[in-house]
Amino acid sequence: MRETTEYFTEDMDIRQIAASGQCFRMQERKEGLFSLIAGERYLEIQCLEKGKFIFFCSNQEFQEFWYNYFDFGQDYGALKKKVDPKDVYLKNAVEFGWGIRILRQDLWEMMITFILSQQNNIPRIQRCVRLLCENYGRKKVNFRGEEYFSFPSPNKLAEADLEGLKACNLGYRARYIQETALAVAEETVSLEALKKMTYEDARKELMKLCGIGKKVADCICLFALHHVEAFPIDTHIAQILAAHYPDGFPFLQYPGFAGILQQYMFYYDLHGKAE
DNA sequence: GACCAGGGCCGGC
DNA sequence: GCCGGCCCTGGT
Repeated sequence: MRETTEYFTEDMDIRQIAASGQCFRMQERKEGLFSLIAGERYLEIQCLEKGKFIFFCSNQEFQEFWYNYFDFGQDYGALKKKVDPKDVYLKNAVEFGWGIRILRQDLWEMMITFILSQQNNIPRIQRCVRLLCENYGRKKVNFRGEEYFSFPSPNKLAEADLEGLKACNLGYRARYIQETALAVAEETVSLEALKKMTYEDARKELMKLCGIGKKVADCICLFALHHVEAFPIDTHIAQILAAHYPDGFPFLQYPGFAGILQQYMFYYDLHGKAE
């Protein structure tokens, strides 16, 4: 009998998270059943009814890894209540994407993934990541006996030639991936050091790498290092700011967690087009 | 089929 | 600091 772990939270919708553009290896296998590959791990989650989830892993693995991965230590309900009720746009965005959480994903994986994300669309980003894993990751087998591929290590990508990377459909980003992989493999930039830095220091350090500018650095800070004050400004957010916050976003009202609100706004802009 | 934009950044000025 | 250019794909 396969081990499972039940968890209850009203502040999570896996479908929304999968479509939120923060992770690109989560998909719905069938109605309410999601699979996810993170680093070396494979997980499935079943949503039984609103708020009730079955994790297909042992209680130990849940406690040791997935609890933190899904940021269950954070009360998103309390956070959402802090939204200024007079801010109608933000209120609507949070209501629409109520089940979004900020996952605590692997640093290296997010560095590569968000280098790929630039000037790119979500279906193609997913394909790029999948091809990178299939070509350079390790082949593994999930509990169903199906094969899947782990995310490739820095050394593995540092050894890759440009041709091989371009075959993963990366386009001009292939060079960025190669140079960043080399810098990390040679420890010009240290992943472990990055994990200990403040937001400002980590952002600055990340931007030394080829293919990482302000926006990508902020995504890495937000989705891997969990510096939730990071507020990535991409084309969508720039348009939202211009339309709804001509005097600037009220960062002072949301000290230290504006990045979480950014994610609701981004998702609302992508999927909430009621016009 | 054309054309635009996509979770932007690099390199040359 | 300011552009032009960039691989390729989805959407219109």
